[in-house]
Amino acid sequence: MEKYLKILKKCSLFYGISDDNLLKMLTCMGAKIISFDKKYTIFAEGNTAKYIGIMLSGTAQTVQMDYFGNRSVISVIKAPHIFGEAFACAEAESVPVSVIASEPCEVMLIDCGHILHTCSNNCGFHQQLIFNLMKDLATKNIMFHQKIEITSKRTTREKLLAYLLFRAKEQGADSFEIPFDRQALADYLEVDRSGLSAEISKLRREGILECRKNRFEFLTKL
Amino acid sequence: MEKYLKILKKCSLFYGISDDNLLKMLTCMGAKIISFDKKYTIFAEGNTAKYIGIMLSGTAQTVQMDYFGNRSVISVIKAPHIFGEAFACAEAESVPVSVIASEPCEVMLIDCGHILHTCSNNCGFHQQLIFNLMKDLATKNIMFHQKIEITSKRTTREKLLAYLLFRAKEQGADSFEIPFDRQALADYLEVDRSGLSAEISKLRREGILECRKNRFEFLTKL
DNA sequence: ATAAATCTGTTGAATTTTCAACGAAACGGG
DNA sequence: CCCGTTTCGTTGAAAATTCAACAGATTTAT
Repeated sequence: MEKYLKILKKCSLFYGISDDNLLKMLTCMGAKIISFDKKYTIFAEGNTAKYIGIMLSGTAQTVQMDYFGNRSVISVIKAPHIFGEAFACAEAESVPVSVIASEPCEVMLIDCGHILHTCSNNCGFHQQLIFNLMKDLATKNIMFHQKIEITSKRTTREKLLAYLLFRAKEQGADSFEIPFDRQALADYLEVDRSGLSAEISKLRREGILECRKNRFEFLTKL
Repeated sequence: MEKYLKILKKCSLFYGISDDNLLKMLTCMGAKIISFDKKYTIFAEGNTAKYIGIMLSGTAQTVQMDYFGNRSVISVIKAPHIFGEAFACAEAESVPVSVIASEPCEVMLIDCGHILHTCSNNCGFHQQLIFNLMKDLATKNIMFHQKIEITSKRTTREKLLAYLLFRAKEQGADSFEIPFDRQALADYLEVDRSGLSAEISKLRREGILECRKNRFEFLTKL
């Protein structure tokens, strides 16, 4: 287990827990490490979600089948990401996705029940673990909610402005940076890249904002 | 406190906790009940998120200001909804929204720290409470994620089919119901209602699906 | 420093969405 | 059963998005 300490410590789930306690805790919770070859199924659709997964090495994909069996890749999982936590915590009776190794990988599996139900001695680091898991879910909630708010606007211009206004407010400054290049921003906003570029140019010509690469600046009140 | 028992028991946060334990627990956690007149601020933007709110009666709105001070209503809160839980659990240093009473209302406030840090006697119902809160966040995560997946499709047709395929799969049947009328479905999919109606008609003419009010049925493999 | 690769802005045509308006159908009371 | 109200489907015109293609700018590797 020790050889995985370095990667485990990068995992938000274990924030603020000392090496010693982490190792003790993993044993106490019966954490298992399993290796999967390429194409092997880590979590199978339709099962109940019992385990939280932690990717230690390699890569996997979240795969979804629709009603007619059309397959689509929802997300890519690399170390040190955790996965399956929402389904496990929601006690989903049947998860709608599979997680499949896209290259050989090592995964730590922890029974979610062992996380949620603190052991009888009510140890402080176990509380920290619950706290971390809760924070992880809550943070994702906020991010999802913000994305929905932004992408629910109907036009590219509105989406872009909504996004930039969030970032400006967040950084509390007239001039601010965004963590995306044009293509990534277009993907986030769910619009066409060229249309996005055109809209940025238009806002520039109108004197509303200025931009150089990832740095934007509002010039006027809307 | 007893007079609010009926409404509190409807709150998912307290699922599976007996009346006795619930009342004891609320006292133990220092839950406060506060009344707000119309237009009063329950949570103010910019503060740290310390409390989880439970609406006991009346109505409030989640309000957001953008960088330039333009105000928009994000959501409406009625009993027995809880609110602020994501910000509190994520330990947001500064919440980006205000919650403002839109009619006189009564709100229960619980310090989130008192929920997350179990009391020294490690009582079982406190674990249940943590469990419920986690489940609430996780369930919302799954719902948000699904909505993002559906609305990230680019055309009305794709959005509609993605949504219907989810519902069909969920109900495991050729014929299935949806919980929306046309306008609500259009809002969920973030498309125009008339365009949605047109698309449904088109799918009908193409022999792909049949529908009568809220009941849909796929006729062919895509 | 140069070449290759990637990113970005522009354009115009084709497709799609939105918007407004209207009538038919469904619903709920009285 | 009739009437008022809401929901639903249709239509055509206006607006916006997507798509493909390309050239200039920027970055990376050698």
